[in-house]
Amino acid sequence: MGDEIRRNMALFPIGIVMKLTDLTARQIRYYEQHELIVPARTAGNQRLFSFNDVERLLEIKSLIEKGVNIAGIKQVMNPVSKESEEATVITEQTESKRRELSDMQLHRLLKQQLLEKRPGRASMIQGQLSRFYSNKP
DNA sequence: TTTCTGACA
DNA sequence: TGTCAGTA
Repeated sequence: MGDEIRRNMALFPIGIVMKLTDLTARQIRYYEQHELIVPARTAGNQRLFSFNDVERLLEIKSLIEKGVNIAGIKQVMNPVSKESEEATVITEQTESKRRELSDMQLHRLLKQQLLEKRPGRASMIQGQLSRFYSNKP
C-alpha cells in the first residue's frame, strides 16, 4: 500500500495550497484550528500539506459553499484525531471509491493550475509534483 | 519573499 | 473573514 504514503506525504506549503484550493491562508489556518485538517510542519514551523490534505480542503470548501458550518463538516468528515485505524477499516470499500473520484478531480485541477498560471516562469509546484509522481516504492 | 501567530474592525 | 503587526 505505497499509494497511501505518497497520498499522505507532506509536500506543499500553504501558498501552493491556496492556489490549488482557492482558499485564503486565513481560511486554511482557521480550518486547521478546528481540526478539519492536520498538516505536517517543517523544522521552521511551516505547514506542509499532503494530497490528502488538499483533498480534504476541497471537500471542506464545497461543504462551506453548500452552507455547512464547521460543526456540520466535522460530522460529515471522519475525524482526523489520532491515527484512527478503526475508522479506516469500516469504510474500506467506499473509501477507495471516494479516492478514485477525488483523484480525478485533483489531477484535473492540478493540470489546470499548471497550464493556466504564470505564462512566464515555470510554477514552483512542478518540482513538487514531480517529487510526487516519481520514486515509486 | 513567504509563512506564522495573535488580535481587532 | 480580511488584514495589519512583528517575526523567523
